[in-house]
Amino acid sequence: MDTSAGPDAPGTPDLPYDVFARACPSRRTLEHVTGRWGALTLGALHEGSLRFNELRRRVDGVSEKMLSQTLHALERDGLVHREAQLVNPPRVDYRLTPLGRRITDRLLALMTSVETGMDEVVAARVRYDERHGDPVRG
Amino acid sequence: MDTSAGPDAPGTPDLPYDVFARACPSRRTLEHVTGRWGALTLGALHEGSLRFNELRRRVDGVSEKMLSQTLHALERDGLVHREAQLVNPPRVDYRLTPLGRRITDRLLALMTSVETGMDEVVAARVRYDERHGDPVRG
DNA sequence: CAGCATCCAGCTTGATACTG
DNA sequence: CAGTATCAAGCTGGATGCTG
Repeated sequence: MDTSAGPDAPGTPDLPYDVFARACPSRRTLEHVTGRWGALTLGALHEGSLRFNELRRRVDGVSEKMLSQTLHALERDGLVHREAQLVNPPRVDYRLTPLGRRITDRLLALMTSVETGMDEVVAARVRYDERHGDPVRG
Repeated sequence: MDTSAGPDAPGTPDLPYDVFARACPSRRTLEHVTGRWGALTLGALHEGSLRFNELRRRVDGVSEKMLSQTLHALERDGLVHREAQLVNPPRVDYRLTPLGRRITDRLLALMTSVETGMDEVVAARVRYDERHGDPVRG
């Protein structure tokens, strides 16, 4: 089943990058992609190109600062393309790059599987909180 | 193309949960799954059952406290099963639940796609840093 | 509209020490 | 081994004010 050998976990392809390694740059990128705002921003952009304030409304709860920061990180990683038109009022569109789309496809599959499993999650939480006399957790 | 209508984004199935909504509990669960340590912990457990300190070594850089906290959250969400044997020295095994496995399958697909795209990401960063005179970013 | 700069509260995190 | 308790520090992120 596993014809390769290397620094990666058994069963995974032998890539030069390994998110499990603390020093690997892929770890930072994974954090940008899966971070609280990164994931939602990418997910929102999956539908198509959006402007800054459209994104802000779409990603419920994000602040201007965090959205700006998130977009910079994603743009730098080559996942999001920023296109500014020199008009007044200013118009800037953000959209996924091909790489961003490949990654976001997987990300959305993950998000959907979480949403799909939520009934089970909620039930599990009730059971857990019953067994432990526990007050409040995230 | 889209036979449903509801609070979700166009094109997505009409589930009762929506990660894009600030108040939806699925958002918390998504954060547990994609969080810095949650993702790596689930990924490590995908291979099979692991003990606490095995996990610690596998998830490079995680502290005892963070691993403990992460495992509690994932256990409460019903993604990880904890099995303690009353022996001396104590032995506790963690493994994915069926729900946890379904979600982790998607998570690993995402992680792999990030690793696979890293050459492109690194190249994009170089280009970005050239265009902007920027010193250091994450 | 599309941001950047600053301030600062508080949550997250990592060490460290200790328990069963 | 498998954790819990405590504490300091630093980073995250929200609010505010301003620019082009």
